[in-house]
Amino acid sequence: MGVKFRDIISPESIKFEQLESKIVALDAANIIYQFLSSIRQVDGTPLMDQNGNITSHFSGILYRTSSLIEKGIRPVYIFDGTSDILKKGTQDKRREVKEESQKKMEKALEEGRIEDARKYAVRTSRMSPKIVEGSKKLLELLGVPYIQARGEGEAQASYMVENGDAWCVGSQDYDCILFGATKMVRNLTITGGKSNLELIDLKKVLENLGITREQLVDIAILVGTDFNLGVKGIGAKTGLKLIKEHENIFNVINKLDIEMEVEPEILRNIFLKHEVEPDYSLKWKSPDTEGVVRFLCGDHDFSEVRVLSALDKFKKIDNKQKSLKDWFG
DNA sequence: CCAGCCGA
DNA sequence: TCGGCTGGG
Repeated sequence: MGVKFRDIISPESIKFEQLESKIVALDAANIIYQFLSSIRQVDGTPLMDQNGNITSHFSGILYRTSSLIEKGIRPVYIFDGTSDILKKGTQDKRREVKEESQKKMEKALEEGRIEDARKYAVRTSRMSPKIVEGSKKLLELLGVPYIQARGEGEAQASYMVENGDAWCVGSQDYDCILFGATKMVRNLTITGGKSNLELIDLKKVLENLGITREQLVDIAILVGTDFNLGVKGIGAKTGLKLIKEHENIFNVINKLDIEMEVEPEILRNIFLKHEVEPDYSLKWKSPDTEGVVRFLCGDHDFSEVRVLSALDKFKKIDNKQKSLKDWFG
């Protein structure tokens, strides 16, 4: 989901060349969820191996990672640790929606309404522990580093950017700038050579809006985040206006006599004082070709020709890159 | 979502 | 050579 900030943030359009040789911290949950919901057949069925295991995310990770590496980008995937207790509320609601969508999908499928079936199927996507474990296994075989966050993956990724260990966070959700990522990119996809890359620079965003990060967080709390519903009737634009007018969320609440379902101070702390994993290392290795083939083709029925040609993209860098030590430890 | 093919 | 479409597992 993420905070709905589109109305107050104008991203810069950039090209892939500007990401060359840069480290991009990818929000694994965000990216894998995208794969699970979009890599599907016409009727909405995800890709599966003969044993019925979902494989959409493997396809996504393989092709996305190889394309990024081919473009000279160094990806690192950041996985969520334990999520905040407050998030459980929104998670429960999502589970309900998913269960309902599952029923609607089955009915649509029975009645031959293919487009409807797909529509509902997309909403059933879930990040099970099995999906997470499989994704980590594949990344290990590909020689691409991943980091296990203590809390929110986006918070960890943002910390790494703030710390100078990564150039930007790659995610669709604006939440990373709340967590303090100085730079984030959206639409990190590569369809048909065309791209629609968006760069969001936190410093510029704050300058343009004429506010501080604390105030940006306050706006988010009014609008609604993954941790609270927000105030009915307040969107990004109204939120911005109110916070600029009254300086902070406490004044807004007092002046407008608003009741918050969660203490703003608690929400502020989630974004401003979160726990991170300070001990991590980033190392890219050559992919274990045999291992990848055994895993994807042997265990999960991928075509060997396709897998090998994706792995070829890792080698191109191998030849192009002068200082291999930067790349492969 | 991405790769590969096909027709213009 | 490129946009559109299909199949991938």
